[in-house]
Amino acid sequence: MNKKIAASWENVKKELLKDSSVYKEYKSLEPEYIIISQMIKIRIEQGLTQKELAEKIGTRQSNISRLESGEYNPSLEFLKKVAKGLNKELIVSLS
Amino acid sequence: MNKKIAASWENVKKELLKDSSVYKEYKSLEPEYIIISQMIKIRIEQGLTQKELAEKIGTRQSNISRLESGEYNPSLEFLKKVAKGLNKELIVSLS
DNA sequence: TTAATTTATATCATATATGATATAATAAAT
DNA sequence: ATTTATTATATCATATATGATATAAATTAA
Repeated sequence: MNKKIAASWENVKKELLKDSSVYKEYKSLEPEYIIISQMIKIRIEQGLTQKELAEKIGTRQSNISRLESGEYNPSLEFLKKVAKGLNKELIVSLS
Repeated sequence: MNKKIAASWENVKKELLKDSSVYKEYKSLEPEYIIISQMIKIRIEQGLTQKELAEKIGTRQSNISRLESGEYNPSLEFLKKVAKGLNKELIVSLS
């Protein structure tokens, strides 16, 4: 993943944690950041820690952190698993 | 990818080629099949061959075929590339 | 029917995603 | 301030995605 984008993504995540209402400002970002924003937001809303989410889908906390870091190119299957752990469905479409 | 699902997917693709109006019947399928349906549909609508699409995004015909086969777990980046080759944007979201 | 085009399948090499462990950094709680 | 909990980062092993080539199968054109 692009280092520069990932760097600015760090700020996005910070804001996300401070105040999740800033979320909508980032709608215009790349799809991977949008989906990750949503996932972080929903995880926090549901009061889940990375560790808890990880256990629900049979992986480890560090792997969730890696996903949420944005410096990553996840597969559809992995995103599906995480979505399921959040009791959501993954939607993928064009334009 | 699951072999059985992939097998029935073969039929979906057949129908898709015969009559793209059947497309909406498959909305209830898994996200990867939905996005692939869309991609095939749009590629055909735009009169592109797999080879042409492949060249637009710097890959090979066989790799496009593999993606369209459904027996595959593509990464977000790869889907983004293909979407771009179809002059579309990839949308990924939850529920 | 034959030739040409398009798509599917098999396979290999390489890059990278994923699972995992360990530990550092940060934040929260007491 | 000191634990305790949470998240981030580094790293390794392994599985798998991706690019590529070759070729078969299927479809279309002539």
